Amino acid sequence: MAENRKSTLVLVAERAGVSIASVSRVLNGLPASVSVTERVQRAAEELGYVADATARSLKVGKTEQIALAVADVGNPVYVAMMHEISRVVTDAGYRLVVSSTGSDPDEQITLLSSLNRGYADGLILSPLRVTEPLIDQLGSSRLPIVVIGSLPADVELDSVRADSAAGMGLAIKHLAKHGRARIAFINGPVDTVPGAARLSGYTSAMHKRGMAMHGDLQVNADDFTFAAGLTATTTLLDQATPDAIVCANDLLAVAALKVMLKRGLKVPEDIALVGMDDTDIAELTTPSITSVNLGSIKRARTAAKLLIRRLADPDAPVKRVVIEPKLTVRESSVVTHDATETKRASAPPSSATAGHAEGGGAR
Amino acid sequence: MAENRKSTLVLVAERAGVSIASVSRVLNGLPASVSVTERVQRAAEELGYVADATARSLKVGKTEQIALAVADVGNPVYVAMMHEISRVVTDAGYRLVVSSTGSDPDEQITLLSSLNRGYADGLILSPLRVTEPLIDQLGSSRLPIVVIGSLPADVELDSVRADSAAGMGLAIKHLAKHGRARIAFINGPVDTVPGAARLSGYTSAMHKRGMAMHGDLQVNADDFTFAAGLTATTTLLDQATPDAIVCANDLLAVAALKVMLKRGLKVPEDIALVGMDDTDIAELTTPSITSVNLGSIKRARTAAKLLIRRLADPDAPVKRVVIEPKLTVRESSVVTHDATETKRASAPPSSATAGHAEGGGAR
DNA sequence: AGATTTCCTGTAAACGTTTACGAGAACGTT
DNA sequence: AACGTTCTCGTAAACGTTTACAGGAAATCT
Repeated sequence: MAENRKSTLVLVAERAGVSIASVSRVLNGLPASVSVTERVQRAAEELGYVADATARSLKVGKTEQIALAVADVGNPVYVAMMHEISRVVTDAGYRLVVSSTGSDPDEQITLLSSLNRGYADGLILSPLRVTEPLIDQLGSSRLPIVVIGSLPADVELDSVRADSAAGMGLAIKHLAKHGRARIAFINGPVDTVPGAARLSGYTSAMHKRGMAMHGDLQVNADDFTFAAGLTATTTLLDQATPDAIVCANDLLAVAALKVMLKRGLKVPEDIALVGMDDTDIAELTTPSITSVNLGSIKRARTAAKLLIRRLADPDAPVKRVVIEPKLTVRESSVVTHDATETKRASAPPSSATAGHAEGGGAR
Repeated sequence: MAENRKSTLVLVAERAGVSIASVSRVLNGLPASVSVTERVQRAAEELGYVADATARSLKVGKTEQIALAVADVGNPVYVAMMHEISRVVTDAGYRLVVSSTGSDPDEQITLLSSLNRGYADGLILSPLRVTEPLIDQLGSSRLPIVVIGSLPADVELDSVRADSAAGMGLAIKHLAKHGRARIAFINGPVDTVPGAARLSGYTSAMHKRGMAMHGDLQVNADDFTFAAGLTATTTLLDQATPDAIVCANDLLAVAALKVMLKRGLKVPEDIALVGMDDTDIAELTTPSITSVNLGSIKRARTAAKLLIRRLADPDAPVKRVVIEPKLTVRESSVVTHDATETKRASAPPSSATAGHAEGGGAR
C-alpha cells in the first residue's frame, strides 16, 4: 500500500478523477458527495497518500509544533517536566521540538530570534537566569511564549512558577518540629532565579521562627549538580556542625547524603536531610530523601496547557499561575523508632516504598 | 530593530529597491554587486527580517529537523542519549523533535507513517521491542532512519548497537575474579531487545566460566523501572542466596541496592552488585554502583552522526556499528581492605573528606 | 413552470521562499 | 568597432497545500 514514491494531491486527484480541491476537501472532512468521497478515499489509500506537513504549514500559517527550551538539562527535574510537557502537547496534536540551551542567557536570546523564523507556533521557556536583554527579547516576540519561572511583574506573559520560598518554609517547619535547631542550607548559585528565591525563602523562614543563622550554615554550590554538591557539602561540614541540612535541589541533597555517609554520620539520626524538587532520585537512595515537592509536574502541565490555550485564543487575558509546594516526607528527615536497635529491621511493610505525593511517574 | 510585524522577502525587496530574487541571493550569500548587497542587508536589518523556515522547507524539500523516538523515556540512559543527540544535531544545524513513544510497537508504527508527512528529514529510533510489522514499516520508509539497537541482518538500515552480551561477560568476569560464585541476574522483560540480549549474555558468560546456574538465581522484573526492581529483588532474595547480583539496568541495580540495605545486607561484603548502562545515578548512591558502560553516549553520538552523514550522502553504504562495552568499577563490587575496620576507607585519595574517621560500624 | 435556494465541485490564487532562465550591462578580445 | 564572455539582476515558475470564488446541477419554493 505505501508506495515509496512521494505522492501528492495531484496524484490522488487524477487517480480519483477529480480536482485537487475536492481531494483536499474530502481529506479534511469537508462536505462532499458520497461518490467523490469514496473515490478519493480509495485513491488516497491505494497511493498511501499522506499530506505534506510543510506545505500545509505554509498555507495555514501553523506548524503544529511547540518549542521547549530548558536551561539546565541534566537536572532530573527538567527531564520530568519535559516528559509531562511532551505528553500534553502531543495529546493536543502538537509536536515538541526541544532546544536545550545552556544556562547562558545569550543562547536563549538567539534562540528567541530564531523562533521568529516560524518553525514553531509557540514556546515554553524555563530560564535559569533572567536578564534585561532576555526580557526585552521576550516582550518583542511575535509568537506566544509561556515562561516557567519567576518574571518581573511588568512582563505581559503567561507564566507559571513554583513558590520555593513557601517550600523552604515547609522544610524548615518540618525540621524544626522534629527538634532540629541548627539547620544548614546548601544552595546553588545565587545569581540564578531559583537560587535567589530559595535563599530568600531560607532566610525569611529561619528568621520567622527565630532560629539562629550563622553564616557558616549557608554555602553555595557552583551549580545545581551532584559534583558541585559534593564539594559544597564538604565545605559546610568542615566549617559547621548542623543538625539538619536542607538543599536547594535533590541532586545537591543526594551529594550531601553521600558525603555524610562517607563521614560516618547517620542520617537522619545525626543530621536530618531535606531536598527539593521531589524528583525520582529522592526515593532511590538509602535512606530515601525527604523532599519539597515544588509541583514540577504540575507546573509543566500547566505551562503546556497555558500555551495551548493561548494558541487557541491569542487574546485571552494573561495568566500567572503559582503552584503551591508540598512536602514529601521520607526516611532522611525523621528518626524512626526501631532505628535505634538495628538497621535491618525496616523491611518494606506491605508494598514498596513509603513515599507519598505525586512524584514523577517514572515510565 | 525587530518589528513585531511579520516581514517577508517582498517587504525587504521594496525597501531596498530590488527584486525579491536579489534579496534571496544576498541573504544566501550568492554573488551580488556591492551596492545591492549593501542595500539589502541594511533593509533586512532595519526590518528585522528572518526568513520563514516553512516556506524555505517547502521549496528546498528539507526541514532541517531530525526526529528522535525513544521507547522508554524515564530511563536515565535514554535521557543522556537524548542530550548527546541533541548536541550533535544542533551543531549540524538541525532541530530536534522528540516523540516519546511508549514501548508499544504500534505507537512507533504510527509514528513512522506520520514521519512520511515530511516534518523531519530523518529519524533516530530506539525501539524497545522489534516486531515484524515494525520492520516492514522501517524498510518502506521514504526517508533515512538510523536505529539504535539490534536489527535483523536483512534490514538495510544504518544502525548502532551495544554489545550487551560482551558487557554481561565483563560483569561476570569481574565478579568471578573477586571470588563470587553464586551470581544472580535481575533482568527486565525478556521480550524486549535489551532484555533478550542481556539474558543470553548472562547464560553464555556463566556457562563459559562453568558456573552453576540455578533457575532461582534469575528473575525478571516487569519492566526496567525502579519500582519493578524492588519487587524483583525481593523475590530473588526470598528464593535464593546469591553472593553477587548483576542487573540489566542501573535503575534495577539501585532498587536491588535499596532492598539489600533494607535487609541489613552489606554491599559489597555480603553481596556484590553490578549494574548496567553506567548512568549518573550509579555514582549517586552509597555505595556507588559498579556498572557496565554500554557506551550509551557514544552510541547516541554515532547514531546522530550516521544520520547526518546519510542526509548528506543518501547513497552511502549501510553501516552497522557496534560499540564495545567497558566496566566502570565503583564501590559496590569490590571489598576494600580497611573496610573491615572502618568505613572511611574509600575516600578520594588526595582531596578532602578524609578528616572524619569515626570508629564504629557506620553503615 | 419559473424563480430561488442549496449543494457540490472545479478554477485559480495564495502562503514565502528558491532558482532556472534570459536580458542587459560591463568587460575584454581581435 | 564589432564580437564574445562574464557578471548582475529581474521575471516567473515552482514546491504542495488550502480556500475564496464562481458556475452548474439539483432541490425547494411560490
